[in-house]
Amino acid sequence: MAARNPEERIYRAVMRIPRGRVATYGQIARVAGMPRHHRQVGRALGRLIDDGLVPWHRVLGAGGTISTRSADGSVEQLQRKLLEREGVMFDARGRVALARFQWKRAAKGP
DNA sequence: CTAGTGACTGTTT
DNA sequence: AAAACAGCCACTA
Repeated sequence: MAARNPEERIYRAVMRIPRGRVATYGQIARVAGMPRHHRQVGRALGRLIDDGLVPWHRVLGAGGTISTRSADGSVEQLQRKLLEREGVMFDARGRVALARFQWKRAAKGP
């Protein structure tokens, strides 16, 4: 059962992120089957309306950084708050410790 | 049709 | 460490 369009694949991939875990744009793109389409991930999530179905707050930039999308950074704070509520910790630099919280896809042997 | 832009990433200077 | 370059896709003017 393959997704029909890229957007749906992206949403699916994001929804697969377990609670208390995070993933990067590149990782989502990879999981969605588009290893070099990380930009489309961000674009798709930007179009997405937060209806509570897609945990957009679990998607971070490379290295566990939160991407800037609002001038005052209010959305960033919300995202950080949501993540902390799930038990995700940030370091002094404002980045997530990916070594601890990055979502690791279940290794499935071929 | 072309050109510009964007929740990005990885490699090279 | 920071900046520049290249790569990919969708939407808008």
